[in-house]
Amino acid sequence: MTVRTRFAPSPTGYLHIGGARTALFNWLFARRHKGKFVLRIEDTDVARSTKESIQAILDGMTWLGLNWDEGPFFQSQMFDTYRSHAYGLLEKGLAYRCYCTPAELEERREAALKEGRPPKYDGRCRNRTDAPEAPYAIRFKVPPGVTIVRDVIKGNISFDNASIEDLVLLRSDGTPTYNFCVVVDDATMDITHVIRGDDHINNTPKQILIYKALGHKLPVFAHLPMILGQDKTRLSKRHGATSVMAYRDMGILPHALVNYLARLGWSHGDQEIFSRAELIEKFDLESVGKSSGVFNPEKLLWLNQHYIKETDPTELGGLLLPFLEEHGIKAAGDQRLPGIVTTLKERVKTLKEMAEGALFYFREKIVYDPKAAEKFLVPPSDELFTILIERLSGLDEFTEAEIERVFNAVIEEKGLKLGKLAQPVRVALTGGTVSPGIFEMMAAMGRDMALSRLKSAVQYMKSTVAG
RNA sequence: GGUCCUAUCGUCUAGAGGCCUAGGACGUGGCCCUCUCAAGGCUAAAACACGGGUUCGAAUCCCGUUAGGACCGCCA
Repeated sequence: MTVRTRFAPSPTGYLHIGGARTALFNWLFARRHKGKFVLRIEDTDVARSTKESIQAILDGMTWLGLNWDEGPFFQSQMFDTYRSHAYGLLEKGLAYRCYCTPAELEERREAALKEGRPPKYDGRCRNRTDAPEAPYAIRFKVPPGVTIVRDVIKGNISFDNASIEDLVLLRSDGTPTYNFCVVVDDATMDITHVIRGDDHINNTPKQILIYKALGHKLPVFAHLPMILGQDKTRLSKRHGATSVMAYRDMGILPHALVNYLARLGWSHGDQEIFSRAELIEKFDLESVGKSSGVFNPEKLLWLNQHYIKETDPTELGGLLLPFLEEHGIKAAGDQRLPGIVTTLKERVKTLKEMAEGALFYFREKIVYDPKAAEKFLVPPSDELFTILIERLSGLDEFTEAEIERVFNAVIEEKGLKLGKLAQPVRVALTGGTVSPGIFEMMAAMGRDMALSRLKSAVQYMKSTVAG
């Protein structure tokens, strides 16, 4: 039997971190077992579902590289199927018509709550024999007994059926409800492994009962622990960015997020870094933890930095383009890009940071940080720069090694420590005191820019001394 | 209120009764390297929620307590 998993989001918002991890684990499990990964959109709540959300979810999954083999299927297009299954159960006596109105139910619920009773449907329409000319919902007739959920992550969990109410399958307007659609779909789509958040555990016995009523074989259930925010409550907007796309916009690499999410709730010994292939090879439900975990952005950043260092400079240059664009810089054809990226990739945590660090390579004119200029763009830097300009102009090859030789020669002749020369040059070339190493940086920016900036600095010093 | 889940450093986790003086990673402190900032190397502090059992022996098994969390709709 081939493994079939599914991700079934409801399109009422963006793809968030929790959903992404659920999708990832389903995808990983399907890939691991050479099975199929199905995408199903649970849009039975027509009022809350939006086209934008559907697109956002698809975009998020695509960005993460979680490709699906079948779908997306839409529950809103399968209402007839649910309806016929509901009436099938009705005919078999496994469900019944309920004529209670929502208003009545609400009233009774409040009364029950007030008296401290569980707000459960009392089953008053269960044995009704009359059939009034009135709208009705179809309710499932929960049988007596005990239902055991066999969960590969949590173990066996047993529920007394008495605690489960006769849930509505079909609303009085004819639309199906969540718990019913899920079962009909998972059954008809031959889903073998239902991997989802553990907030669904309490729904599972209901669903198992429906599976049985429908005469379908049960899938394997695996309930993943929740992802929490720093304060240990369910991750939400107030914990900062929770949408997957927000991380893309921050300059997080998709695989960094994938690696991070995989390790949140799952582990493989002490290993932290996993390639996509390794994840597929090593992922297993048995090593998924039982307890919920706190989302830690710092660790994500660390992983991102790791993957930035690992990524090929040319590829990284391409990924950086949109972030430079945000600063009004169009660097698409710039041959220096891979070199520039190389000077930056060891010192940033995100692509956004990298773009910010790269600005000085592209600006027409740089602006000196006042404090830096005051401290470093002063004599004898003007003389030293003049010497540098002359020697650098004479270089056959403007490479990191050649530039370093020039610098070493100059400091030796003048009896200086490298820092005494490097810092002023850094200010002259970048405007500030923090940058990549000067030799690699000069090579990356190119001779023309390096020399013109040194000359500007000399001019600047002349003018300040004169003034 | 009812049902259910969970509990190892601040955080993610390893740990399947003796390999545990509890390991790794992020973060934090220190040192080294060094042209700035990083990166890198070394290093330090830091945890088995509590109480009872079971056992020769418990982080690991059982029970209870406590604390978190989820769910209880004609939402999904």
